[in-house]
Amino acid sequence: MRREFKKKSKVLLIDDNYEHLVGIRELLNIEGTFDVVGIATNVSVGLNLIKKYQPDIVLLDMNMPDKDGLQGIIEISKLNMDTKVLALSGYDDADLIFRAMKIGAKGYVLKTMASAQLIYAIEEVLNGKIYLPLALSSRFFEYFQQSFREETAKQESDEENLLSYLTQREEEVLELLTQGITYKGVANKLFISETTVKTHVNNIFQKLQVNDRTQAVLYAINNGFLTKKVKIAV
Amino acid sequence: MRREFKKKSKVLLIDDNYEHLVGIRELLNIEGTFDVVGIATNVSVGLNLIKKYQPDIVLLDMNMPDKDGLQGIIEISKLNMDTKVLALSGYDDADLIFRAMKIGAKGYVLKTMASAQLIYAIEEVLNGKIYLPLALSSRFFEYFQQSFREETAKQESDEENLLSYLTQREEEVLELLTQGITYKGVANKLFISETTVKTHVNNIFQKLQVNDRTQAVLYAINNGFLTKKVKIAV
DNA sequence: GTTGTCATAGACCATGTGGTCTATATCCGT
DNA sequence: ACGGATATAGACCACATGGTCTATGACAAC
Repeated sequence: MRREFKKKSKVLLIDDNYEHLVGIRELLNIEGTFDVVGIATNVSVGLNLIKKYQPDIVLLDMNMPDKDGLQGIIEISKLNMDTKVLALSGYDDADLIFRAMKIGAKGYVLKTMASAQLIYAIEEVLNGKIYLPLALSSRFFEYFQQSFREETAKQESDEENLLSYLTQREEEVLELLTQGITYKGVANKLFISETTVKTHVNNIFQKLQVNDRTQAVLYAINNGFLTKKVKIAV
Repeated sequence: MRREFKKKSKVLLIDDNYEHLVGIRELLNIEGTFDVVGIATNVSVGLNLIKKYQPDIVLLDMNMPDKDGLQGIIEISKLNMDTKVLALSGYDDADLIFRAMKIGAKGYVLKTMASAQLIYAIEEVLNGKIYLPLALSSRFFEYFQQSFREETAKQESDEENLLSYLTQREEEVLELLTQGITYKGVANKLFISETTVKTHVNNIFQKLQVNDRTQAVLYAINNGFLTKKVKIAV
């Protein structure tokens, strides 16, 4: 007969508010399935403790004075220790949530949330899932969609988008321009003369209302040409 | 005394599966707070019905043969009628969820989910919220973070990134190059001679291992220079 | 104090780039 | 059959761009 001891998960807490830190530790200790291996009131100390104790998960406060939580997430992930980060915050700031999730937080919970929900979040994250409470994911998505709104609008509205005026051939030429290829290079790739390429390029400039290839390339990239990439400010 | 009649919300259903269509209609009718103003088995017909009945919300199946659901969302949003779209799908395809949310779906629910959850989702969306069930938001976030992983890794690792070899002044020059400015323009902006700009630019080319400004600009953009923008494939 | 890096700048030259104009062949729609 | 859009291409020109070499003053490092 094989008896399985469920190994307690190692948790590390980072929060500049010491009372809160102790409060969570108590909560997790009472819960019984967690082992709080360390607490820290700033990121630097926290990083050292992480290296030392290799916790399964770190609860990281986002709003700290010295080094901000986002930077903390990045530095923890740089350790390459598959330590998961659950972000903690007092506010449901959409921008902060977005950025935290973007750089790899496995979840984000508010300090005001019920302790049961915190426990649940930790367990979900430990199970390899990503956990964002409904209220926060809703905020996240508003922000997320907002980020795309202008871009999408610009790209979807065929009016306005000067790229739509380009002919098939002109698009091919522009695509090669966006790879930083010279007239001669384009001519060779398309099996046409260099002069023809120049003619196409000039027409492209006219249509995109730009003066040189760099501007044309920038316009193309910023307006959804090519691999259809869209930007999000970090 | 003022009596308020809660106005029923107008709902429109689009799904190529007729049985499913009727099933949902029945469900919503029984619920009583919804008024199913129309059903359609394809997007084209659906669009006309939307124009005609101006529903508050459209339940749109993502997996349809003729015109796919994503396109449907785009076309509905192009109508500019603040009709909200709740995406419906049989599968929890992360890519599909991601793209649907990106282009503005207010929610995404699986056909296999309990009818109570569907009702709840509709109500949330009608209340102006964005609703993504936990299971799906989890999938979404995996995909979302995955999209950023390579980019982030590339940008965070200061080794490898040739941009880090640039001096302060060279970065300034490069930044201006990425705006499509000529040598002369850069010289004026930085109050230095055109020759100096050329020297800087040449040094930049050396460091970035490229041959011309277009390539330099492309390198800069693709490696997190500038406004720190990050790409997501659509 | 010598070495190194950086920002500055001039000279010279080859070539790439952009502007303009003209011209032909093809294809499409009517 | 004709006009319009498109792809092709030549000629000519002005100038922007890129390559290379040299040089100087400032400043930091050691």
